[in-house]
Amino acid sequence: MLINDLSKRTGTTVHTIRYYENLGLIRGMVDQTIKTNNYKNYDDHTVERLEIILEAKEVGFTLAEIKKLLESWYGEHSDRNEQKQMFTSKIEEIELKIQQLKQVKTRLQKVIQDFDNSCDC
Amino acid sequence: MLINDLSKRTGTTVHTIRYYENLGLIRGMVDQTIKTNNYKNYDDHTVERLEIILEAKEVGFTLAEIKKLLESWYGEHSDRNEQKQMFTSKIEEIELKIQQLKQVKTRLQKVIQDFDNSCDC
DNA sequence: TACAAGTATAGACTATACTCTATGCTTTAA
DNA sequence: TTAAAGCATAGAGTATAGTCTATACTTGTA
Repeated sequence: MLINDLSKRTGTTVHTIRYYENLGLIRGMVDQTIKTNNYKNYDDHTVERLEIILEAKEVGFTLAEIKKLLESWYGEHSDRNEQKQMFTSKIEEIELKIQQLKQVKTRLQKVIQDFDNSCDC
Repeated sequence: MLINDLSKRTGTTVHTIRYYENLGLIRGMVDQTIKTNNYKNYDDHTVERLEIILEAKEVGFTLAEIKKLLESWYGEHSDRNEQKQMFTSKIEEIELKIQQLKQVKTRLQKVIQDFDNSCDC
């Protein structure tokens, strides 16, 4: 598919997709048999990759972090133990973040309770 | 206490504190009895406020959102129901974020498992 | 009392993550 | 075939959240 389709399938603007591609987070392939243009083609694999990027971004990872994760994920090159270490430490980060969120949630719930208790209605 | 103490007590730089003060997230008080300077004084209340800011920021709230939360929290002015609504919707946001984090965590754990299973050691 | 350290304001600079504009070429549909 | 829509690259602009520098005044200590 071309960039416009990828954009529609993932709900990401063409601009943002190109931005990610420039950063090396995704990569489209130019069909070498076509000489008239250098349009990039994206496959379902790229759709999945982009979805992972959006998901990871949503929970607070930076694009730099996501790039490293994706490289470990799909790359064959790097050291297995190094990769495993990376994912393990990311999981720890996530667990910490979940704890923090629960803490903030409790705090906010308490505020609402206080509202109700001091309600002069 | 003066800004340097506040900085030390919260682990936030003087620059950042001033930045937050300019945004209206915290407010120091100038002692009107002292005519020689206009140094701002901060109390324990401000320390708590700053700690809340750091906590909320940590879990992904923007400074604009935090400002609104703090205004609802401490402010007497606004409508009770409006305030309650705001906190309730923030709690919902947090719950969603926790779910997303758990999802990403599961995904990462699966990657590590796959590493172990395909281990050629 | 001199001078280092602290305070205030204003504004410049940086990093991240977009977002938009300009330009030019290609494809597609009327 | 021509005009609109799509593609590519490059670079400018925006928003958020700092971070740093310059300047000037004040305070505290040797």
